[in-house]
Amino acid sequence: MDDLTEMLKGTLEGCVLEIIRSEETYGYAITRRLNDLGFTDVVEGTVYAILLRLERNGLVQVTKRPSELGPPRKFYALNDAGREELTKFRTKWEYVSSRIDKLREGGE
Amino acid sequence: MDDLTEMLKGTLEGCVLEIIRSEETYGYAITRRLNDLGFTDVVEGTVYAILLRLERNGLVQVTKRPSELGPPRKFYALNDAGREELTKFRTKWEYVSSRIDKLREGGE
DNA sequence: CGTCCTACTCAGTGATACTATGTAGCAGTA
DNA sequence: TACTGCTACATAGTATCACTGAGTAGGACG
Repeated sequence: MDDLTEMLKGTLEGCVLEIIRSEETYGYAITRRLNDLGFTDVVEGTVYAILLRLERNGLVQVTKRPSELGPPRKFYALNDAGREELTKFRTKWEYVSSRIDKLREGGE
Repeated sequence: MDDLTEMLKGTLEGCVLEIIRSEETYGYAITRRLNDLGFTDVVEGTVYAILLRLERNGLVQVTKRPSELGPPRKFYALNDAGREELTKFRTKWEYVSSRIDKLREGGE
């Protein structure tokens, strides 16, 4: 797939919120999950930047736990503000995608 | 609706391509069309910037025609490169949106 | 020791949409 | 004439976001 960078702006953070919602997890695993999902070009630096932003904005609860495979992991879980932010993201996504689909149908 | 700015990055240009495909038209009318569609915060300056970029990238054919209501209008039509770009946009959109939908279903 | 995978951080860059402002044509009206 | 409002296009500067590239570090395994 071509470069998706621009199209992911504003949505990649939402994807990370979705992943954290489905399971308390950490940056490295989130990156792997996104790659497996098809966002193959997303690298760790990008994900960690998003996670730091989520933390700075008070949307997640962070817990540091040791790992058997390397350095300690920072596990992320959504708090109330995070769940609210995810709801907002979903609403926006529905809004935008329904309109894009409508545009595409129009004037066939 | 909240601020859609970030989510429109990478997609607004595609929307403009869709509109031009459906009908040869001009900047002011494209802005109105986007507003009517639900992208109420999109303003002329944004659309004109996109149109200039499309022109610079050789994706459109431009024809200046007088208007009965004001200054002359610059009408835009897709050329072959523009149609190809639109196809690319649609492919990317399908790719991204299918994966976002999958994420949302996962771990309900 | 060296290599590899895991795991996190950060400074700098590039692309895109937005803000704010300016220019200008034409119509209606007072 | 003067004013207002809608049409129509353009552009310099800003903010945000994802990406690049580099660095730090722990543990396993040869």
